[in-house]
Amino acid sequence: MGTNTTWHATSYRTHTLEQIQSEGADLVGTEVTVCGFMEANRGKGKICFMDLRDGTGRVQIFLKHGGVSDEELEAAQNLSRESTVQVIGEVAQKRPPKVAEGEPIPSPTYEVVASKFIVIAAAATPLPLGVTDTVSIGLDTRLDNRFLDLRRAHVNAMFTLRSKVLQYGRDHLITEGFKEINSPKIIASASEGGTNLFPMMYFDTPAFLSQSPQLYKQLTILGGMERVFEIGPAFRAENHDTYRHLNEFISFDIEGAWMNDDDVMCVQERMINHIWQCVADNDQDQIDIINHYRESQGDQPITVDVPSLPFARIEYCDAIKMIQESGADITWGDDIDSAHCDIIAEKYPGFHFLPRWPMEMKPFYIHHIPGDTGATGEQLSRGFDLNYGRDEMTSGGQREHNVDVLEQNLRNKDLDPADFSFYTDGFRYGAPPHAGWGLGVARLLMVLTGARNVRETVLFPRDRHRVTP
RNA sequence: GCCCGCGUGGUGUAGCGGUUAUCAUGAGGCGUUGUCGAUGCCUCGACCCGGGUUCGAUUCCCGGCGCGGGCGCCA
Repeated sequence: MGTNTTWHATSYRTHTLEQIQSEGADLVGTEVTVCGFMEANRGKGKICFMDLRDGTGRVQIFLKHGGVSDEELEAAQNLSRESTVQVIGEVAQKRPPKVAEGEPIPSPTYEVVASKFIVIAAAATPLPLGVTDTVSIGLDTRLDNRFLDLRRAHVNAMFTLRSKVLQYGRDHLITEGFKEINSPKIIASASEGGTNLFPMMYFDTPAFLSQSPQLYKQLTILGGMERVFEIGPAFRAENHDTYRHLNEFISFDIEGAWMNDDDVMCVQERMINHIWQCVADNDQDQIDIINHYRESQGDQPITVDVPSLPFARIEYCDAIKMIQESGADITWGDDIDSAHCDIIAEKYPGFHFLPRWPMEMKPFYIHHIPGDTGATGEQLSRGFDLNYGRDEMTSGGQREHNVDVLEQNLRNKDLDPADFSFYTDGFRYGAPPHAGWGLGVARLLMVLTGARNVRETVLFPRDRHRVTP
């Protein structure tokens, strides 16, 4: 956990379990009160050992005949796994475990010798999934019982890392002058067209759940906010059913004035570089926990390789050429699908940008420079993607700030400018050139942690088949 | 939505036209033990649903439901 965290005593405990270990040498002989989940208990008769776990660490509790009442000892010995308990006792140095001949003697650890033992809430048996069991568990079973799944060390580490990634990303953007905003999630009309929206009733008015903060973050730039970011939900009523799609996801968005697509690509690579560097510097303990689990499953360990700057940039025209040269069937104007991404990723492992997509393929709000054309003479845009392997992380670009062009772009997409007046009106009174991007947080976490399904990196994922828990 | 595969104790699996349905983990009991992947002995617990073929279906066929993988689309 964070090195700067101050764990104040609470009504239920004087110390966290991590404190018992890290401050153990000074605490020996001191009476403490600790709480936690009972991970395992050993021993019958006159003694009982208990592995206690809280959100910070683990400590062994030692109960013995005479040290606690007979009733307390029996309760401890008969307690079911994952029950919550409160223990009052003295910190003591643990007797070292037996080690094989020639093995190094481990550094001292600490335990609590109980004088009082209280069961707070007993766990029912059997558990729907074993928190410490080595058997693998199906994703569906895990998600149905996420409250228990989260108690597993590597799952907990995953979401600890997720919190860190958001924190480091946020910290970095603030150093570059970005301000955090919140845009509405209940909207009257589609923000981009294209994807399907979830309809809802807003009192007596039909409305939708927002698919993107796009138009609203642009309005804040028109409002002189200079640089903004938002970390918030986006909703898409698409029938996709893959390892990387959800119908509700957290989008990490930025928008900045007086910037073009190249400028915000630089912001993005600096931010990702910062996140990776911070994780490498501060959170190797969480990576180790994940690797410990991966090892038990026969998976290769993950390493936090800080990506160097700048990331590769492969313009759309060059990407098409590269794919064609590899023998795949693609023509200028086609989308670059997953199999094509594999071809690019072979030459560019790691993060890489794909800038300068055909204007035809990009949304109406993307900027283009007239006459900036591609291999076939078609108009290029200032839109880009960021990919890693076969997965798209980001979509972004410079935005159109000329209201006449913007309205023409709408008409070109068979959209009626009148439907977007709440947005286009913002461009009639002076508009700075601006650019931005949206990053899929769960997908970024997949790259960092080696997860093969976004559902691993989302607490309570929402897909076509799941709205609970 | 399309293509492919799979549904066996609480969890994860093996297997088969007639079995006492395998193993691990777990749960319950007794014993031993400053244990720490505790340990020894005993016990408990399962073939997704509906229809069909068959003397007999958990096994084969059809349908449903659920899950996993791939694709499209996207972040």
